[in-house]
Formats: sequence, structure tokens, C-alpha cells
Amino acid sequence: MDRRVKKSRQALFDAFTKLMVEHPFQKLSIAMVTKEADVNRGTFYLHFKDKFELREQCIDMHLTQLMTSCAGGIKEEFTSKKAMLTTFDYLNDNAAFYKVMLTGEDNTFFRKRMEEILKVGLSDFIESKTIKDPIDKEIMIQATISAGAGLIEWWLTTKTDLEPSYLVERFWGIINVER
Amino acid sequence: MDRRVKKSRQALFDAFTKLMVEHPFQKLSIAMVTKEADVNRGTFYLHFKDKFELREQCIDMHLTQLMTSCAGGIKEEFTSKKAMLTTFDYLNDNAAFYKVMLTGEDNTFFRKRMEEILKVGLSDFIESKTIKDPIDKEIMIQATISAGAGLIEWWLTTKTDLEPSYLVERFWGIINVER
DNA sequence: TTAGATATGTTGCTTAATGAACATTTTAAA
DNA sequence: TTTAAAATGTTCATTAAGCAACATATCTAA
Repeated sequence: MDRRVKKSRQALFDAFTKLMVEHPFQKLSIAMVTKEADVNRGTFYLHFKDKFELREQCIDMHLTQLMTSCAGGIKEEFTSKKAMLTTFDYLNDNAAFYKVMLTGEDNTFFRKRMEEILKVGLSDFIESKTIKDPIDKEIMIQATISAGAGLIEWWLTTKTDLEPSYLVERFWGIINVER
Repeated sequence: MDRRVKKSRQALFDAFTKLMVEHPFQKLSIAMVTKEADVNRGTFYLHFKDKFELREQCIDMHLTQLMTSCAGGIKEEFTSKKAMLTTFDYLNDNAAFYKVMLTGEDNTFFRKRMEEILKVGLSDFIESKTIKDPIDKEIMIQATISAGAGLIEWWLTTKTDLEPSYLVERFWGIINVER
């Protein structure tokens, strides 16, 4: 993709992410976003139809990054835990945005997409476990997803300033209990 | 100035500033800089003749910012001290770069420009003091410049991780002794 | 309700930046 | 010293982004 396209889109995503933390979505204007992004207003329309499309694509961008940070380290050995830490670090860095997206009014789209992503990320992890029975494996996956999603949501919304590493340590312990 | 020009130039300045901390100037290639800046190599030549010109303009950019941070707060009341803190904060943020530029081989241009800038910044400050005799005033200016330059150089090159606010406090005390 | 301001889409034209190619020149290693 | 790799400086056609202007549309306060 052309460098310029990447930069413009990224600038708009960054601006949207920042502004969403400070203002309700409904109050955001395209002019506001383009000003923050330091791009011409016309440039916006080269990439998005309206602010709803921007939001959708911005969410997708975030969740794709989240997924990448999950799957990214899998190749290396003993990195599942490390990959998980990377993920939690990413979440932590964008905590304000995720919190808004999780607790805001129009959060259905976000929650659904987030669970899909989580499923992909955690399934890979579960695969590595040698659970023979397919039903048992599915149960394990579902339980882990729910646990992960719930933990993340609790963490981001209550925001007790818990260190990502601490969270990972506990979560790791929970999902790796010998059964 | 066209937005695109500003961004390209800034990207190249940032890249150069970053790379100068890690490599000697002589080892820097234009290809390296443009890659770090994430701009097309051809774009470089739209703005600079060679890497020497980039260095020169990059230094000027930094020192102009330094000067601005000196003069910036003067308008408000009681802000000379605040302006000074802003300046020291800026220096601190770019400590690595300034250190290189101060201690590197080709530092003559940098040192000369830096003293010019300092003189402008500190002269304004000295003006506010009611020293009648022009000779005495000039003495005060020269002494203050030398003290400031020396202090900054010592601070940046030895880098004992001293807080900018601490430095400002001391320097403020030194140049404001009742005489 | 109305008037003034602000936001929205869209346009035409201009320009900076892009990627790819090319012939040199420089650098570094065999 | 020779040779391959990397860096340079330049060209070209293409395209994204820029700016300004415009007519609507929406919001907000008098």
C-alpha cells in the first residue's frame, strides 16, 4: 500500500482513538478528527464515508493489532506466556480507548469482534494442550475465552492500575492448573 | 507551508536526530535516514542537497525550538522561571542528541549557533533587570551566558540524571543574587 | 422562530510524494 | 586488486494529499 495512504489512515485512526477518550462519539465531528490528525478534511473522504465507517475500521485496526500481538510470539518456543504479556501490555497502553469502547453505548459491535479475536488467539493456545476428546477441548476453549474476556473487561473497566505482568501471571496460573 | 512539506521535513529531522544518537554522522547514509523516516528516498532530495545540509537544518530546527521555549513564556507574568524550566525540560527530552552534538567531532557549528541562541534568550531576561550602567549590564549578560552555557554543557555531558527543575532552581538562585 | 455559526459533502486545480528504474560512484570484502 | 554490494543522484509517470471554494445541512443561542 502506498506510504501516504498508510500514514493518512493511521493519523486518522490515532486522532479518533485519542478523541474518543475525551468526547462521546456523538459529539465528534469529522472536522475535529481531521484537525487532530493534521490532515486535510477532504482527505478523510478519500478513505471513509462517514465517522461511523471510521469507527468501524478503527476498531478493526485495534483488534487486528490485538490479535497479532496474541499470535505474534507463538512461533518461538516457550513464548505463549510472553505473547500473552505482549497482548496485555498492548491493552494497557490503550486502556482508555478500550474502556470507552467496552462501556460506551454502541459497544455491541466492539464486544462481538473482540470475542471473535480472543477466540482465535486463545484457540491456538489451547491447541497446544493435548486434550484428546474434542468435546473436552471445546469446553476448555469456551471456559478459557470467557475467563479471559471477563478478566480483561474487569481489568480495563475497574482499572486498579494492576501491572500487566501480574495479570498474566495469575491468568496463566488459572488456565494451566493440572486437571 | 504545505502540510506535506512540514511532515516530510519533520520526519527526516526526527530520523536524523534519532540516528545521530546511535551512529557517528559519518556512518549515516541518506538511505538509512529516509528508511527510518519512512519517506521515499527521492523525497530527501526535494528538501536537502546532501546529509550535511540535513544536519545543518536539523540543528537549526532544534535551536530554534530551544529559543522559542526560552522566549515563549516571557509575555506572561512571573514566567521567566517557568520559561527557563520549559527550556531545560526540552533539553532534557533531547539530551542524547544534544550531548552528541556538543561532544561530537564537528561540533563547532553547533556550539556557535547554540551560544547565539542562548544570548538572545538570556538577554531578554537580563533586560528585565534594572541595571542602569550599560557596561555593567553587558558584564551581567556575558557572565550569565557563560554560566548558562557551561551549566548546560556540564549537565548534558556528565548527565547525572539531575531533574530539570532542580537545575533551574539552582541556576535561578545563582543569577538572582542581590548584588 | 430566526439568524449566525459550524459542519458536511463535493468539486476543480495544483503540487508534493511515491515507486521504479537507471547510470554512476563509493564501500567493503575476498 | 578485483568484484559484488550498497549508496548516490537523477529521471519519469502516476497518484494521494493539499487548498480553496461552494451549496447544503445541522446545530445553537438570541
